[in-house]
Amino acid sequence: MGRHSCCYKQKLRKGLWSPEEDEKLLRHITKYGHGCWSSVPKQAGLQRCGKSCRLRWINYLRPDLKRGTFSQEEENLIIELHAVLGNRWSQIAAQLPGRTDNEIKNLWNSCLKKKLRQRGIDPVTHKPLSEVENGEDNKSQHTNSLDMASGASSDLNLNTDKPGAVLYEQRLVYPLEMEGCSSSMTINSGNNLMASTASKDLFLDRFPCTSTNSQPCDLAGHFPIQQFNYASSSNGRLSSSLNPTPWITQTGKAFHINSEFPSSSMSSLLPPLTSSSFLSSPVAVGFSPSMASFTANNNFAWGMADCSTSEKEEAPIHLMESQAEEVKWPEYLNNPLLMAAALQNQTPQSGLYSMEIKSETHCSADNSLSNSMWPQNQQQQQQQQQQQGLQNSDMCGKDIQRLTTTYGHV
DNA sequence: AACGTAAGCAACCGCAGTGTC
DNA sequence: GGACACTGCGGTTGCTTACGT
Repeated sequence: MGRHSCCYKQKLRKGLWSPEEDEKLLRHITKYGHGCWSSVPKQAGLQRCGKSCRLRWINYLRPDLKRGTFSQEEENLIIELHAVLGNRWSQIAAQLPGRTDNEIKNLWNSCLKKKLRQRGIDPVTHKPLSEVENGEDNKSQHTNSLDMASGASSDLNLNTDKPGAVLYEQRLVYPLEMEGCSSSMTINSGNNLMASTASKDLFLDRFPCTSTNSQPCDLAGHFPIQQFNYASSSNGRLSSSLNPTPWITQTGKAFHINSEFPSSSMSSLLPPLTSSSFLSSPVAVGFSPSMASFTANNNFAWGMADCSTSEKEEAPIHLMESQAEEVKWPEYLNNPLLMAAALQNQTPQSGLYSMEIKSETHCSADNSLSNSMWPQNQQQQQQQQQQQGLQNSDMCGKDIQRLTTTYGHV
């Protein structure tokens, strides 16, 4: 590993972070937010470059991270998302609350690729290895035909309103390990995304076609969960303007979790939208409970330290009137053990993802929630900071900014 | 016990996108 | 419009640990 040029010039530290450095960074960001990363190390008293601080925070210190081994459902989801998104780890990570792109990338490279190969699936193309080995000619031929069908565009096109524009093709059914699962999302080489009819409804709801002229909210009342638009990036990267944003139905329409796409499939770790748990405000979608708690909980101030008042006011935290019956914030806030247990075992059915955010006061009232999810030393630090009266810092995270950008005023 | 290898993890590098001046 | 700084992302590398011989 080389050294950053900036690190070299300033003789900054590199390599593993010491607990003391972690504490400094954590304390600084907790108190002031990160603001401009380049200024963080100086302000925090660290001999690191801002880039290194950012990485450390994102991949390790962020309190909403879910540490530990990946569940089978998470692994399956990663495989499916990888089939759709390729090596867009940040996009994949966006669908797995509490997981970092780095973590997922490591898992993929060290574990999942091997697993797929063992199952006879090429981890790059997600096609059967035998087919990959045999069919280079077929592949190019096939791709060409798809390009023609899709108007020679690599855009994701699932618009059923346009006859002939939809590409559905059964290419590969993942041998998912969960019982009863027959997920049938299919992927072809290249950037053409297809979904089999079995998962079509789900997929259309999950990933409403951006087509060529997508709007942030379509006429059917969907919000974007993910705007796929491969054509927008010539080098295969997604433009940052296409940050993952959740699609939910504006009217409370549930995602189609059809019988052929059960819990272990792609939907498994995404927010379930049942009529009882659905939030008319998009704010809760895309937030894990922990994230939501920290976002609403003023104990932490990561994010833009200089969030303006107007941004705060415009942040679409329009808290829902009571609709979710299954889970109530106060129940979890008042019972950190319950919350911790729920987080450990969270499933779509748990309703946690769509847990309503009743009010900011609810979320800030109880510190035990966040404490329950922290390593011991971090809990202690946090308690100390709380004792020092560290409260009510700005909590305009970028998620909120993103939501604001996407939806404007709600 | 010593050594070699594989696996997993954490961090760095380089590039691209974006915003600001 | 160009230069620069900042940020985010994906690829890659190096270290540590576990495991096998």
